[in-house]
Amino acid sequence: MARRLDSDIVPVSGTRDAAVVTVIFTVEKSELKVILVHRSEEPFRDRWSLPGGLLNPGESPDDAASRKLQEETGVRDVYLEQLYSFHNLDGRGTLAVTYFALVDSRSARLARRQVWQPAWIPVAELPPLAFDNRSVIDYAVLRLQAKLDYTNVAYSLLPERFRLSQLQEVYEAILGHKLDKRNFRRRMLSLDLLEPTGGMVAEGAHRPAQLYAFKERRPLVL
Amino acid sequence: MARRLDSDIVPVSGTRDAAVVTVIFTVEKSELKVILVHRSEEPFRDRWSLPGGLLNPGESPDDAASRKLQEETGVRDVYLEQLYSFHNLDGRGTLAVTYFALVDSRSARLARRQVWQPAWIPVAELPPLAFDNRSVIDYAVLRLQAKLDYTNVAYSLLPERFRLSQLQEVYEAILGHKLDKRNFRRRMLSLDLLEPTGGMVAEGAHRPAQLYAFKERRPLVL
DNA sequence: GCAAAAGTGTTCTCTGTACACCCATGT
DNA sequence: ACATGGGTGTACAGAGAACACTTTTGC
Repeated sequence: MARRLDSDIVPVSGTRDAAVVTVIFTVEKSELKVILVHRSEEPFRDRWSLPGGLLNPGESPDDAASRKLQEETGVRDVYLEQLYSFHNLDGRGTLAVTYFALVDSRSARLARRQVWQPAWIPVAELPPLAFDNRSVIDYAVLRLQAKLDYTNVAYSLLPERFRLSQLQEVYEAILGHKLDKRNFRRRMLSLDLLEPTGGMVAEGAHRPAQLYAFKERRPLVL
Repeated sequence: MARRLDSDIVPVSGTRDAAVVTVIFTVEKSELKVILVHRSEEPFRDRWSLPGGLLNPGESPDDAASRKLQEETGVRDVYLEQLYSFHNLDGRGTLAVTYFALVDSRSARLARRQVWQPAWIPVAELPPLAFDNRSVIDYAVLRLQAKLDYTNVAYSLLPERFRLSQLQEVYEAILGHKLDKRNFRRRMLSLDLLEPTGGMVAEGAHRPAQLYAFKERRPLVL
């Protein structure tokens, strides 16, 4: 392969380190949170950063992001979308393809490790981050907010069946402000993404709620 | 660097070929066109494909796209936006970062070469393309159409000063359908992106037209 | 009977769309 | 005078936003 004939020192034309970085969101206790990992090595030792890593040989970025997501949370088959590719996000000339994912915190189980321990951190209270990870998160939040209005992405943040008030909490957490209940319900139902399941749930000293489900629990191209 | 200790044969973890692919648009004679290059080598010899190439050592994808754009058209400082990153677009496991650019065909000068000659091809009449370039173009067109509604991207397709009817032609070519003149003008002017220059131009047997300019001839974040 | 969440309608404003005629000029 | 593109206004429909009370249940 001609492209690999160069030495170790001189970078090979067109060839470079490639990595994925994942912004993994959930909504828990009415807060939008992301997974950050506690860095156990330099650079930025003891700071927090987004989970990520180099691609395996022959692995596609999509597959690497999916693998990373599963390593950190144990979940698969959730909403996962490519965000943007950054050059030199790590100060070492790496080409980083970023992704964002949406997971239901009830089904996620954070990895338990001695090092590089992941944790759910509220987006509203981010600590100082390694590299330029802050702007990656900001960008991911903007994309998520935009998608929320026209797609069914929220399916990936909720159990299969849920109350409309739960859905509204998810929306409020992501958008960062309260929504009017009547307008929210009318709009959601008019989008034709949901269907009533017939099931009701009474969980407390109040009127029981109708349970709804997304008609499709997979990404929709709208 | 531990990541470069592996042999020539076994792919190095995280390291791979990286390339850019550019979708360069213009509007000419009321048609939306893209630059395609006539392939002079295998694979897909004698087919058409999007301009692109491997990154130079240390070069960022943005810089490479900008360079490629200048190589093909001679223009700089036009609208250039990252689209999406594809794995294996070329069947050789390369990581390809795609971009789309908008150029004014009046200021572009297509490269003249013996091989890999570029040409403007109407998007409505694409020939069979190499690799999966067709879907890249389709995706770029969708992005362009979406951006058109809310941003000033069209500045990059027109001379500094232009008639509103020219702007409307550009919009119609990109959207693929006719627009109502009165509604188009009202909407454009209400977006507050344009300003009248005071200049008029008479070019033919009819009433002279007011000339407008974009307030900003650079990407706006809206 | 009271606390707590579920559920429901109407009004107003704004935006997008449909639609047709007169104006200024060159020949 | 006529051909050519420049320029203008109004009416309707649909979407989003504001806004408050009744219902069902557990305790």
